[in-house]
Amino acid sequence: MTAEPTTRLKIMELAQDLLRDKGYNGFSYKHIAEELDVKNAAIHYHFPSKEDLGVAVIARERRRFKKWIARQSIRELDVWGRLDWFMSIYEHYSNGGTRVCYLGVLESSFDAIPPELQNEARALNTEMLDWLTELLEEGRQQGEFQFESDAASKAVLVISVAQGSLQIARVTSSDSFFSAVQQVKRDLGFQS
Amino acid sequence: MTAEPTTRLKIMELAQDLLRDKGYNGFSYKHIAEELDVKNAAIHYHFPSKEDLGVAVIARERRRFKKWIARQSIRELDVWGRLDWFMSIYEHYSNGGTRVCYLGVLESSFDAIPPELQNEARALNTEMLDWLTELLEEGRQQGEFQFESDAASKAVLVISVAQGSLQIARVTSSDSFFSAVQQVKRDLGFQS
DNA sequence: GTCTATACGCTGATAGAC
DNA sequence: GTCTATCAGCGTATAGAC
Repeated sequence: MTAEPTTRLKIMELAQDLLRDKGYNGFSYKHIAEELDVKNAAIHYHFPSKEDLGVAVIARERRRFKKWIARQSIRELDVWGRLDWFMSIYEHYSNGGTRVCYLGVLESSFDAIPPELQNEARALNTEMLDWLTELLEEGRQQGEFQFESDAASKAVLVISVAQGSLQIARVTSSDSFFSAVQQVKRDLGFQS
Repeated sequence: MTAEPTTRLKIMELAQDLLRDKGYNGFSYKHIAEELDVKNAAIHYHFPSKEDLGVAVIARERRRFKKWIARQSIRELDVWGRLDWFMSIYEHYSNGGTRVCYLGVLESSFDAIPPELQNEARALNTEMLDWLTELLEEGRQQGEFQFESDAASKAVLVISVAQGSLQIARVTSSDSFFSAVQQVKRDLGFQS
């Protein structure tokens, strides 16, 4: 676990942004090279193939998510606090309405991304869904959340809303994301 | 309004499928040419640029939507029936869990699609949102739908759920879409 | 309306010098 | 770790014959 060199990090950072703005097939090594003022070949040194780069970006996000949910400061929050934290991930993704979440992007062009990237997307999706399912179940047992369906279905619903409203916000430049989050919370029984 | 020649139609049909499977930047004229066993140039005859093709596909979908909502058989449905009809559009999009909806696809790579296609996507989004907003408002006034937010926000929520759950269904190969639709209906006050 | 032929920049990618 | 040089193939697109 040595400190990663700056160029490698910069590439990943930019690739992450480009992925959310343009989709996997919407950006190229040339875009990255020009923006970072390095040569095409330098990127290939760090990430031999574009698939490697894509996988690295999503795999890092998976590691981050795992680290976050293991953190004491998250675990000690009550169920509403954890729900808010989860939604804040999407809010952070959104970048003020200009960006959407990775999963929606990758899922939307699923048949046009490399196999390993498909696997990463699937894995991140599953991990987020599983965590949220557990949270919803716990909240219901505590009497904090009210819903009728099974927790897994509710988790899909909540993530769908976050993902979808972010996408809609992008073209309508409205605050649809925040309004959607509020509605989800109210639906779960939040008293404002 | 003459009958469109078959090749032109076939191209649009295939482009529509490819768009939903792979995204706008995930397919090429070559894909279409090989699949339809015509030459690259033949496609350029019908659609001089790829942007033209993309716009044609979405513009047709806009026309269809307009025609549908103007149809007597739709207009005479009660509000629940119209909601079901609206959701069935997404169900039809889904193609049994393998496909997602245009709007999510285009929104997810919004910065990497041509300007005119951005405009079409925005327009279709607005038209669907407006129609659904009116429906929700009407249903509430009739006492059929129960919700607290303004109808426009609720419309965003409903479309977000449809769009998002279709995307999730694609990678989890679950029936998340149907479960999501059920939850939305229950949320609006549907008694099963 | 469809074809052949062709243009030409961009794409992801490699070899080898520094 | 980054560079120059170079690659083959793909991308969209056009001109002109049939």
